[in-house]
Amino acid sequence: MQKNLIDVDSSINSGQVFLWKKFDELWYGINGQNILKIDKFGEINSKVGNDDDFLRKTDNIKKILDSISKDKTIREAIKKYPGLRILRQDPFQCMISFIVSSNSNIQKIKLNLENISEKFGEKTCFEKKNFYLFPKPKKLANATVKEIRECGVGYRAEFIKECAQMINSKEIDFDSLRKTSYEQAKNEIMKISGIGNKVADCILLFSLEKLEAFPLDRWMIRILEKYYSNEFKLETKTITEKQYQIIHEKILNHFGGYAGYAQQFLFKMERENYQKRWL
DNA sequence: CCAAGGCCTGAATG
DNA sequence: ACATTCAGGCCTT
Repeated sequence: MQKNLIDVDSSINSGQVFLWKKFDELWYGINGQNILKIDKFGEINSKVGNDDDFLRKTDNIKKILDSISKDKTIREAIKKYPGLRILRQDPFQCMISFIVSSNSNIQKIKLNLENISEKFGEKTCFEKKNFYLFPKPKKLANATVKEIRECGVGYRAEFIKECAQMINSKEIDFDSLRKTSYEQAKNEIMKISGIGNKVADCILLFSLEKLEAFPLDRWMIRILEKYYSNEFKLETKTITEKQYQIIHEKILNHFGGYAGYAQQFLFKMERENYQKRWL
């Protein structure tokens, strides 16, 4: 069955990760303090000898896809990109990535994150190529806002520093966030300024094992209006906190506990329809 | 509880 | 050329 094969290209090019490059048919990427190399069959080599199941091969993908296949639109999206997967990212890198992403675009996010890695991350060699690891929390916690700002992140520099401090001090702890519920984890990370509803959901879905998270960005709102105008109608012009929660509840009722996977398929399909550039 | 405005920045639009 | 808008939001008023 084709359906169980992982489509590495599609998965990396779906707005989840930013520090990835392709050399000949191989993808190289930064994941926290690790470097990963993935071939087109989904075989991974890593610098530290462990990839933490980056491609989520242990997920029962057949069961998941089956469970979210609730309507024609999502079934079409899955059919189009059957090998698309959620990637299990390093939480700190993921957190900073999506703080940087707000009010921005993929090209710029990528540039900003590369700058951050080069400036604050450790230079390292993997398979005769040079990389910069993602900086550790402590490094960014101790950096000045000015230094961070020089990476081109603008007003987000203060958010980044504050976030790094909270992670470094263990005021917010990834291991406990992984164990606790979606709601509780979301409340916790939204204490960090720069992390609102959408950014929080990205972090939870991509790095903290909360597959019911369903990030609602401009694109997803457009998608819902276009394909799901009957079931998920917006009550207000702007997405307020309250509205966000109401929609998410409806989404969960519709797609179930793996709604985050559904989000990824819908997002990928629509972005490709509009031929948006990825990495 | 909702609406409006401001915010770094670079590319795209007029 | 130069001004304005916009891009995968968030925070404050």
